[in-house]
Amino acid sequence: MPERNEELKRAGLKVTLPRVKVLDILQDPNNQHISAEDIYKLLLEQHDEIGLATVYRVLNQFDDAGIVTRHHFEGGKSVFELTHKDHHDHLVCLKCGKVVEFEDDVIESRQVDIATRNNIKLTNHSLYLYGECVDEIECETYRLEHL
Amino acid sequence: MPERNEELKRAGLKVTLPRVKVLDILQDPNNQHISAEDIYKLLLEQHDEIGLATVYRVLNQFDDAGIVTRHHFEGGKSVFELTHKDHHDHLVCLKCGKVVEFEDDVIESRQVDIATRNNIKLTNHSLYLYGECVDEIECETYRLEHL
DNA sequence: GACCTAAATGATAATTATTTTCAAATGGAC
DNA sequence: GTCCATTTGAAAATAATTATCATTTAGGTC
Repeated sequence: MPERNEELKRAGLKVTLPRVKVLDILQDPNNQHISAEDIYKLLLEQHDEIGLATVYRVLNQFDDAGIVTRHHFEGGKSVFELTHKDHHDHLVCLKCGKVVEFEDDVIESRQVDIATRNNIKLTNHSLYLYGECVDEIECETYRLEHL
Repeated sequence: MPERNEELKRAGLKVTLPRVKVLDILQDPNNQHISAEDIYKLLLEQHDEIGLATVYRVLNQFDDAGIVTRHHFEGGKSVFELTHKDHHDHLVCLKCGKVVEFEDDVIESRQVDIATRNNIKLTNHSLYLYGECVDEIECETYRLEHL
């Protein structure tokens, strides 16, 4: 637990209950790519009465500090994930909501080439692949488990 | 002008003034990647008193019909462009707002590979590259012209 | 450990982008 | 021209997120 407190201090943020609780939820492997609203609901379920505005505020601070990364998946609200050391992009099944992370060096380097060729210095990018699970049974099972 | 009327009819949409006017604006090469709000403003400027709700409605119908494609560029509202025959992605300068279209077959095919490898059938994707013009003068000039 | 102050929080109002509602207007088949 | 389903405009509703502001709290100081 000093671990996560250190992370907050390093970012110049006081170690407060809302920040610790939100960070805990984000660190649960079950909650990767979670929305502010869903974090708020989880907090209520575990009887931590933290306001929705505070959840948004904390997530923005974490984003500014680089602790989390924000994503805009198709047709919805923003979702957040703990920032990993290695960059990656996302592949999302639109039926069950499963998110697969991947990295592809060839795509990465081509992106830089394209930007350079157009006289623009690349600062960031967003790449989301959307599709449908080929295995329908598995897809439906996942969907039901994650509602 | 029968040209664009045909396009509407083909989509099963009546040829009405708002739809024709919005389509005209989208067809102006000056207005690629334009937001609903900006279309609404242009309509007011040319004294076509069309409601903002109608603009949104018409754009959604065009999107459903495949006449336009919707994009969510970083940090803002949706923008629309006439659907081209050839697929392409976008490179955006965050300082001046310039949008460059590009296509890259290598990136495209890698995306399909990645999805297939993960047992997902790719249905669509979004790839946006963000950066800053290397030529600052040109960038600022563009920015001022497009406000 | 009490004290102090800047920072953080919660509740609520405000904002932004977009959609819905519904009565009034209109396109186009006859 | 008549008629009716479709479309439109204005305004209210919604959804996601941010700002406001009075109250509380973390954490350094004595």
